Amino acid sequence: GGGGCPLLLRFAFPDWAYKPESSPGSRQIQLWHFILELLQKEEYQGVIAWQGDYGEFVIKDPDEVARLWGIRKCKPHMNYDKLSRALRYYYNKRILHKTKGKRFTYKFNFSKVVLVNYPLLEVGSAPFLLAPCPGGAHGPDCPPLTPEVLLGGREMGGGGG
DNA sequence: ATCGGAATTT
DNA sequence: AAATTCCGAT
Repeated sequence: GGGGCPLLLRFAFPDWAYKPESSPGSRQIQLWHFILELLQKEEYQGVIAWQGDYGEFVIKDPDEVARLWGIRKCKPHMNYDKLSRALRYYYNKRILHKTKGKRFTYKFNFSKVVLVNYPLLEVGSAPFLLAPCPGGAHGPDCPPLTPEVLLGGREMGGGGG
């Protein structure tokens, strides 16, 4: 099954990043997942990279990031104006905020350094993959890599509450 | 460049 | 619900 969109990209990311598009309340990969994917890969250092404070990153080539995002979502008319609008929707969700005074610079609201030794992730240049798990990547104290863990126990989808 | 409302799409 | 499209204001 599945739509006919891009099959070119399969990153080492866990299942929650790829919920089936047809299931209720689910969608394709979210923009902030995609941003993390790019940040994780050294080949995109010239396009987007960690820079400055912890969790802070700069979009060095806005047009290129928008182009890549457009490819992923099959939106050939994607541009930075539209991509950045989607990023701004993350402000109220507390996923991102803008670093004021720094051009094209945003910051993830990571609450803690909790991402550790995850077997599916290339550690690479990500500054939040630092603390080792007490019992190793599969130990009892090593949290699973979920959006809640990533952003600090926040519920990502609405629902009752 | 950055922001955020509004309508629309998915 | 998340994103896309469009756009006036700062």
